Amino acid sequence: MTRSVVGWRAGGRAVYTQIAEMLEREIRERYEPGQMLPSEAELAERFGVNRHTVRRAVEALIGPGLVERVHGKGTVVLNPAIDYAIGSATRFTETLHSQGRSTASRVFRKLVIPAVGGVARRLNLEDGTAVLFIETLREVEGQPFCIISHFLPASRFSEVKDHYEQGSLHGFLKEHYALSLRRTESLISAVLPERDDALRLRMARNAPVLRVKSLNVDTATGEPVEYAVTRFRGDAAQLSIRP
Amino acid sequence: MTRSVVGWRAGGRAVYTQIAEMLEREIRERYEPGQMLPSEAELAERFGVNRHTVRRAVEALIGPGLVERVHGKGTVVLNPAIDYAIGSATRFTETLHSQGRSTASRVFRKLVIPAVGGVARRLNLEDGTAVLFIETLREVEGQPFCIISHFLPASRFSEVKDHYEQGSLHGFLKEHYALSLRRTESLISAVLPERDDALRLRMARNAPVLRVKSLNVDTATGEPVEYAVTRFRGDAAQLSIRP
DNA sequence: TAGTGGTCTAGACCACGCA
DNA sequence: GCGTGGTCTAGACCACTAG
Repeated sequence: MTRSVVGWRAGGRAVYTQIAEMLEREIRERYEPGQMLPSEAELAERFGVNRHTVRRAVEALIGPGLVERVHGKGTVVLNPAIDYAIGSATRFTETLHSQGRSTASRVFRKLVIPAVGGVARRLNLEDGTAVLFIETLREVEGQPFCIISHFLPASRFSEVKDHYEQGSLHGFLKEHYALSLRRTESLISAVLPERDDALRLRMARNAPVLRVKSLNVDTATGEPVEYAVTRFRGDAAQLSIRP
Repeated sequence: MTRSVVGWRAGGRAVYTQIAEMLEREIRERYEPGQMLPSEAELAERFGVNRHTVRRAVEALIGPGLVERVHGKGTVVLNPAIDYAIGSATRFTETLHSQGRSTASRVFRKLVIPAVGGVARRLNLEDGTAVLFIETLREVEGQPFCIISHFLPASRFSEVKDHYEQGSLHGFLKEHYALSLRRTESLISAVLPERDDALRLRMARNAPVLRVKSLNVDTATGEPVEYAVTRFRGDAAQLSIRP
């Protein structure tokens, strides 16, 4: 029953692979995040293949996190600009020392939430105490590099909530509170990214993330001031530690 | 044409999911690494489903690295004892300080190879100079924890090649060469595991690994003595850094 | 209810590894 | 050449979402 329109078999490569590549190119060139792909039936007709074959092709785009299927709705484009090929050649080294003190970060979330679990414990607060929760995104050479979740006792830092918008958080604290911070603890681990982090970091969901949890205390009093969780793109970051 | 033997649909869950679970249980209980699964045709007949359905089930076991398909041969069991559920609750914290100095490591590879690239550069050797390449596996509470690749100048450490078998490499160096080592540099990154590492660490191939490259020099002379690359299971290890 | 993705069946042929 | 996995087609029905 094989009709195989013109030259599918030409390359000797699987049809679904070729379709996947065409779709990927189209998505990168013509789609914005959030847009819907044509339905599987439409794609099947357009490429002159069975619906199962386009399904297989679409599956190849799900792995790297390019699209996502939503049952009953359709296939939605996640992030056409994911850069697969940063590679270790262009890996940026981050000195643990300077981490969090950089200037090129942008705030994309700022809320007051109740402290729970590890956050409360590390900031030495009662469970449920209000903390200021700030999330910043940092880019390096135009590429997303890391996301930092900052937690600070809300009572003490109301001014941060109202006025900190970008730049270095530690710089802001120093300026407005005459605070000098000292890092007391860093915990480093390798994990897979949360969905939202993968999107913001423009990375695949099955690619690794380097996560650093760190606690900063007031140099003068020793009191905990900030707890931060940083997620670096695994393919872009490398931490350097020197004793 | 649906025959659906007895109660497949009972759970409301997909047939291929249920078959995948049954296969997984069987593999863990009755298979050794390297054994072949029955052919897809056999499995299809046994479960009373179409071959495509068992294929789908087997695909679910490929992702986590439980089995591997070999075109023309069959489906081979990789490592039935992979532990999916170590979770962060039982994450072990490794102090960067003690890393490599632990006692519970076992040598599984020991060769002399020519130094190239980063190895030669960091050990301050000419490209092509012979280096001793040792790989050790360390376990924590009976579970594989990390793999370390050690590189040492071969000319200086012939005795290591002949006599070091287990325990602490740094201890061995101290005993036999009266050497005391100092870590000068550590580079930490998050990556996906190499195939062999995944097998030895009994982990899924799509789960992250925490990789630490470190250089140790002779405390007395400052001469580079050992370059090491450590790969930790991401779900089991957490590095702790204290200034 | 119409349209979308999700699952399953049935059958065909291809590509690879091995004896 | 046989047996294995790899791909593709064809058609059916289910489950979910939204108007």
